[in-house]
Amino acid sequence: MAATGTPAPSGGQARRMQIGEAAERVGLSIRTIRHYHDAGLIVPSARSEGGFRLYTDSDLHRLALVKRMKPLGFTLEEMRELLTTIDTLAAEPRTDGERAVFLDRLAMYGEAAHARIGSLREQLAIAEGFADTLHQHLERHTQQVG
Amino acid sequence: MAATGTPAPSGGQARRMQIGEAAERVGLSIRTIRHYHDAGLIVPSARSEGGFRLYTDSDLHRLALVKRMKPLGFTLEEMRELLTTIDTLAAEPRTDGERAVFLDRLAMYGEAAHARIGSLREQLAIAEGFADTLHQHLERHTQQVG
DNA sequence: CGGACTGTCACGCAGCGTTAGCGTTT
DNA sequence: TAAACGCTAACGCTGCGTGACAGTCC
Repeated sequence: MAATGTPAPSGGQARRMQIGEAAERVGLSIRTIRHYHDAGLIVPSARSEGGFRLYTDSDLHRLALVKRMKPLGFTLEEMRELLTTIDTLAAEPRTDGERAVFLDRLAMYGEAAHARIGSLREQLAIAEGFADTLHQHLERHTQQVG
Repeated sequence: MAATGTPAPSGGQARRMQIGEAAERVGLSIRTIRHYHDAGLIVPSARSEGGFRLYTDSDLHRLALVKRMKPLGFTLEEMRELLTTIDTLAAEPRTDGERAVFLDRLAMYGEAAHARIGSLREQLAIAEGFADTLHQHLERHTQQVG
């Protein structure tokens, strides 16, 4: 199967925009979006005759989703899997067995997310502590001068 | 000048340990510590005759300091500068002018730290929001099955 | 037609992980 | 002496940034 195909176009004819507009809209660099393509994370719905990547709103949603995932520190590979997992679940029911598998995956990502949040909190605490230390240094040395 | 020389040994004869023990104590990998050396960030106080890096408690403190700095997202280069800045201030007073320069640097790092903390908070918020989204997906699909 | 936009290499960078092959310490 | 431990290359990996050079769009 092709890495991460966009699900069914929602309704009317999808607007197709080039990478530049897509980039501006989601707030990612063109280079980043191309990289996501190369990595098989988000494959544009189509190409122009000349070879330009064409993105739909659906693609934009995925890009936005990935942008939101980034702070969780997942690798592109992991995000790719999560995306396909979500898509698969959102699409057809398939076998009950398959559903179970994908639900499991989703749950695993949920746990991973919580773990990430935990370490983000730790990092924040450490960072704050360190900032304090810095300020103490500053005050100490400032006193002697002023 | 040698990148980041360890300041004066505090009191008695410093215990000198090899990289393995140092690594275990501060909770950094051997490879990381070697990398910090190569980068001129933390140069071991001495070498054995055979060429083994020998670290003192003072070195350990620096390693621990760097470990605490990491969550702030500074580059090794920046941390190196910050270390030397702190050392310089802690050591001799030098010229008033020099003091001012280094105090300025310290202040700049303080601001940078605050900025980092801000973005860490943002990331945390985004991460939490995303975790929520994941859980909603989970519940939605779980209902249909259970 | 021209200028903005996009395409594909392909190298660079941080921060280590990971062999590989070979000395050092104890 | 041998088991641990360490050393120096040197390549690998992730996630893009940054050209360079050429084709596409409007």
